[in-house]
Amino acid sequence: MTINLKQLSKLLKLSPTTVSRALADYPDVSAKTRARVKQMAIQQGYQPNPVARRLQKGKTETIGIVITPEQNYFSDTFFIDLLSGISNQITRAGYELILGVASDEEHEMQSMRRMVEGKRVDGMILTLIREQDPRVGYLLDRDFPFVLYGRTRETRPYAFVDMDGKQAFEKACTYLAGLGHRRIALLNGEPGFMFPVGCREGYESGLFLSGLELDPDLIREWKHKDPSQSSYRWTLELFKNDNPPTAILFQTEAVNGIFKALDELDLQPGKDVALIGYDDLEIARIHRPSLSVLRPQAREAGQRVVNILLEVIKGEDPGKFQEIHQVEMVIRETSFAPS
Amino acid sequence: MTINLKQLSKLLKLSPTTVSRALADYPDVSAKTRARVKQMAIQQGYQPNPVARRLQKGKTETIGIVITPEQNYFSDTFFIDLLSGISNQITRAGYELILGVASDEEHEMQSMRRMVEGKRVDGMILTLIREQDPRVGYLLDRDFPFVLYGRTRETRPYAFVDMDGKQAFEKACTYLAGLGHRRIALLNGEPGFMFPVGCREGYESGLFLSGLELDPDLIREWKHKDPSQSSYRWTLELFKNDNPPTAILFQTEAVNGIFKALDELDLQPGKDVALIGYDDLEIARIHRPSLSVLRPQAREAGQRVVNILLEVIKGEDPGKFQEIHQVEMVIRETSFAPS
DNA sequence: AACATTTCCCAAAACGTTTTGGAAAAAGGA
DNA sequence: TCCTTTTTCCAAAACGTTTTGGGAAATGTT
Repeated sequence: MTINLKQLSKLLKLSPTTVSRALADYPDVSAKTRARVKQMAIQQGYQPNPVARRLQKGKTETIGIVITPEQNYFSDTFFIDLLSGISNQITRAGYELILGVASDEEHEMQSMRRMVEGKRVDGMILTLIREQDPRVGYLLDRDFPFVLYGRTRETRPYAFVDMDGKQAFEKACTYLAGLGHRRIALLNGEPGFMFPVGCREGYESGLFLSGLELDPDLIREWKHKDPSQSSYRWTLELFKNDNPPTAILFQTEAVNGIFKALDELDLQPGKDVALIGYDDLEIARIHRPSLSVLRPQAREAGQRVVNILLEVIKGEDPGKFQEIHQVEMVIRETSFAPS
Repeated sequence: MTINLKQLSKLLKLSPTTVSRALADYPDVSAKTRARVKQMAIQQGYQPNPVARRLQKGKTETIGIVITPEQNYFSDTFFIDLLSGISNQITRAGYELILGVASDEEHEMQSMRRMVEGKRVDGMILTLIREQDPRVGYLLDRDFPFVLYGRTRETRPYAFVDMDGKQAFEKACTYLAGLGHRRIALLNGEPGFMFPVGCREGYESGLFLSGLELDPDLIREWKHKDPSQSSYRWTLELFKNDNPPTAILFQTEAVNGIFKALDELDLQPGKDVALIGYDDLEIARIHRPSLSVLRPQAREAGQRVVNILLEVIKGEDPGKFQEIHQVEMVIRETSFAPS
């Protein structure tokens, strides 16, 4: 069943060296024997033992990622899309993806250290990046290859693939302003994480470009722990305001709470209040009225993350790989021009 | 930074053999040197290279799992809970979890074969089991260790951890009947998968125990591809019926569509229609009225799956490990007694 | 024909562990 | 004291690859 190199070479009456080199397309083996070796390898179903190769090559051919369930990151297609792109590209490179699931920030670090210090991976992928992220400092300090999906506050150069949240929210904001909205609210992600910083910048910039005043009353954050609950309460509060908004920008994860609150307030999305969410989750397409969204290309980003990481592992300068991907806007039913 | 066994043994003026055996608590090394070795190992931050150990031991110390995004399995906390239990227990055993993400059924098999035939894992965990599941036959044929989360139609013995969907739906059904409901509908999962089979059995058994007639008009399936859409349409149809139900059993994944439809029909959940969902997703707790649910203990199940798989890898008879876990019912606001 | 070059192959070493099969030293028994 | 047993250690082999450093045979050059 599982033939190894020595057995295969015996079958071919060749040395293991030659067989190995034939399979790896070294030029110092004749075309004829190379063909003979490859054919026999296929016929016998030979696959080099990855563990042995890793030991010899001094590489694990493995990259690691740690996810945390409490930040309900898995809420929908977004993260699985990212993961799908990652896995896809890793497999193509003949690498392996090992997964850690950590219950909190401390275990997250612990899980990563196990991978890094235990020589279990050649590189790490980091997601859900915080403004001050100890993981990044840790990896930079020991010069260990990694790529961020996102960014953090760190002066040393490092590789990342980030979605242009700033541009996205600016675009959404100016779009709504262009339709005639004057009071646009922002329900932002949890502070401490890096992504909401860009969202806010984009929001403020969008207001400015449209000649609108910034009203701090229209900005609030929801919590990862319960996106729906916190956004629900906040939306209710928002409309107790003397001068309520006519549009809301937010992350789609929080949409259930917003819909619920609007329903109770007898306000119709897309008619009384315009909505644009970030992330094209299932609910956005399903809901009636359907939700206009900003749509990051998570799968493509995942693929880029891996390709970059492989370069960094090869020894390329991480500072060369800093990508900011554009985010497209999908106009559906919840963005309308106020009368 | 990364010291290896030879260097460590040189530091201790001992042979690598002795150091290795000391660290592994073999009895043929004196207590004194064992202590000395361990202390030095800690001081030097020595960790045995897992790749080298795997080669020597002839084990990968790795187990594999393949997930598919199209079946929106990641919809919420459920799968991440399962994964959390799995990862947790795997780490504790010093093993690794490698993850494959496959876009469809064919890639799913392909990804598994790569792991198995490429000698990349010692065992597999299978989820989302179909009634006829080629993966099970494949693994049984080559006597490769695996554990199912779920069950399939297969006569040969194999190890599984399954949730007692039958008992759960029977319990929910008799509970609703006990409250006085006479027309109870079932919105079941997609046919072809094994889980809905048990749900239906439990449903029918629950009706029977309560002395209620089975009405085929009250049973329908939703699709994995778009749980909300299919359940939405079906709920609308259901109430076009002459004799509509007063209660619905379903999988919580499909709840958005049901809520949406009931809303349009001006029917209040928990007042006009009783609802009990399977899986305690976030939406169930958040929604007002909150959703009564059947709650599987996914995390515990994940831990069991791993512990069993480790036994099977050790050579234990898989047939010994067939566990069916009870599912608890959480009564919230959507289950009420009809007037 | 003699030498230089290219082509093709291989033996041996190496990767870092664990296991095997002793051997020397210490302890115990007569 | 001498022999047996136990304790404590270790050299060498093994896991299955890839890489190193040639070497023999074939080809090319003069």
